[in-house]
Amino acid sequence: MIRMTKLTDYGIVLLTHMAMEAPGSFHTAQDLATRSRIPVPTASKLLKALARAGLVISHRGRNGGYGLSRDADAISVAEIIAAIEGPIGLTECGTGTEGACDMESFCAARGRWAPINQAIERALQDVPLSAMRPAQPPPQERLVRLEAASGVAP
Amino acid sequence: MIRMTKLTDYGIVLLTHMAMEAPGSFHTAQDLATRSRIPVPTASKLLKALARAGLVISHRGRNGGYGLSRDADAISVAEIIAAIEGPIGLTECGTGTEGACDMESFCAARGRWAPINQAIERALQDVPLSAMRPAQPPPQERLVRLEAASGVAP
DNA sequence: GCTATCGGGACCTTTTCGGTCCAGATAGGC
DNA sequence: GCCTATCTGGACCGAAAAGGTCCCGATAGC
Repeated sequence: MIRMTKLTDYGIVLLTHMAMEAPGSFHTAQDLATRSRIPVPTASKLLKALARAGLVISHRGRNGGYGLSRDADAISVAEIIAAIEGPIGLTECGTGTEGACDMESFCAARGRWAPINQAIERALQDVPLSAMRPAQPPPQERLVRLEAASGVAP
Repeated sequence: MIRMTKLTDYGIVLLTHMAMEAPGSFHTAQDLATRSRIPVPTASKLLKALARAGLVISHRGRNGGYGLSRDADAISVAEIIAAIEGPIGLTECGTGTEGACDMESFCAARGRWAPINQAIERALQDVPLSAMRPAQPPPQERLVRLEAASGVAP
């Protein structure tokens, strides 16, 4: 199966929880971990990575914590994945990393991957963080609307 | 990075080599492995998986070997990946495997993945095996055409 | 100063990946 | 009818990566 690591999944869940709170509010790693049911050290590690990538802002010291750096609409799932896992792509080929594959000179599929990688990245860029959040105002079942709004469904 | 395993990559290279030969021709695992620069036992394992999935046909005994079960245009990259890695999807969520995630009951992103998974699968279904082969008649540069044909770009 | 919090590591354990090998079944050639 | 090349199915193993823990230093409210 083509997949993200579980860490990335957790990262998205963490950000989703932040997106459910008031914009501009801050929350400790402890708090976010508890609410997401993710072990605290793991959540902490993820939040560090997200802060390094500029997706969240961190405040140290007492009453410190993490908060989204932008509106949830302006953060794409592609960015989140890239922040935790690195460049998006199914293979090393075509992600810009040269010489990553020692079979490059005689690979039958050489150069064929880039368009596929780009198509997938584009699909993920079109999904904002706000589309992942359950959207409390209408209490349940926004599934259908999400599908229509995500821009990736036909 | 979102990724396939190297095994799957090898599988596609193997099939690409088959697609470069005359339709209906058969090749031993040994032969395909040598041409693809893949260790023979590994290639053999992959070909078994592809045969089980019905993408290639196997003949045992002397003068046996493997051949494509259909035209290269009728085999999608999505099928190849599914044959080697299982169902396509970024997460377990939304791939039909129920109960795979023990956080399901309180996951903030529950149910939000299915549309994304489907978008990616669709992108891969739109790329036929024939698009991966170097396409000897026009010697180089079909890249642009592939990009236009993938059908997932916004 | 005290203490709660983030920052950047090192570290360990488990799983999975990538790869090897072998005994058996099948089928063509002699 | 035997021999041999080939696929089939499985067990097996080492290495790498994922997943998770812990610690110490820096920072900033109180």
